[in-house]
Amino acid sequence: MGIADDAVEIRAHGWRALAAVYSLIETALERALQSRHGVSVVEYTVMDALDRQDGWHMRMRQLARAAALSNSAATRLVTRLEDRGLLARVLCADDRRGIYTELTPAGRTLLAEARPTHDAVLREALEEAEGTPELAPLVAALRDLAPQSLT
Amino acid sequence: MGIADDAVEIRAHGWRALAAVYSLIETALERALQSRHGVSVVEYTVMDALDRQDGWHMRMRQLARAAALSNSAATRLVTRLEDRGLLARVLCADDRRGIYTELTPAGRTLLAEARPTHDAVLREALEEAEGTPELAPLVAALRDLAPQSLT
DNA sequence: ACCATAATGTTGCGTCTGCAACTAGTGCGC
DNA sequence: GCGCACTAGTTGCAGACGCAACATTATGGT
Repeated sequence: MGIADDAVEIRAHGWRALAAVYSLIETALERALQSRHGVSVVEYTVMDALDRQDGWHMRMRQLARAAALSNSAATRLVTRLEDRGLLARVLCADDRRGIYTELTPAGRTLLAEARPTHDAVLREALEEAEGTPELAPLVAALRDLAPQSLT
Repeated sequence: MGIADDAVEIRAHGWRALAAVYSLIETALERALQSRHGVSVVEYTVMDALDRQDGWHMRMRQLARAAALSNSAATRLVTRLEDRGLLARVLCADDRRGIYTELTPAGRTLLAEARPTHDAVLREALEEAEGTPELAPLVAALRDLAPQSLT
């Protein structure tokens, strides 16, 4: 096997490990958040992103990017959360195509309740992944990715 | 912010980066494989896993694990591929609950055609992810995860 | 030998997703 | 000012998913 083939194999291997870890965490979070707080992972992700925006608005498009969703999925997700009173659509004056979204007080409350669950389950899931030899190196690498703000 | 809080933040940050990279690659692969070869990423993953099994059988359950799917999704996936003649169900004699699956010649042919696309798109997607400052460290870490067989 | 328990796949059901087509609004060139 | 290309968000549609309930087969205790 030549060097080029090795590179292909390494990439494929990394991708499989990435997908495995992702799916492990995703599933664990989904079950916990859904059963204990009635929100899905994407819903939590969106609410968290909104909350982390210095309490400011977010356009639908940004929101879709933050949660890695298509436009249509973002529309429907926001509609769901709006119907449940966790989120509000705010028309913005300067660009009448644009629609801002913001958390309602109820949304902030729910997020505050769900966050400990999220953090705990994430920790457990990572520990579990680290128990699998195939995945341990990736999990370890993940831990060394310090956000810039903390360095 | 205390040390414990830092740890929580680091995990959350790592998880967001992981999800972002995963979704980027997933989407790129999905579009390419779907449009050029008519298979989804999960379908490719399953066929690839089957092919890498030394040309041998695989049980539904293993297959579900390999692709990170639920049992029901695995059943339907195998049914889809079987209907298209890419895969065959094989009852196994020693455990009459179990069902083996194996690639048909047509399946192996399609896989051989799709693999170059998969590898090329994976490479491009990784390069693109590396262009995003937020994601670059994770991609770099991914590259250092050499499979044991190659070391 | 027999029954309770566990494991393997399959099916009904409700939900979520992406794509493509569409509407509404912006702004640039002229 | 007028059109034309572009962006933002919404909706119809068909496909895939997970969960829970089910049928079938294996296994372990007595």
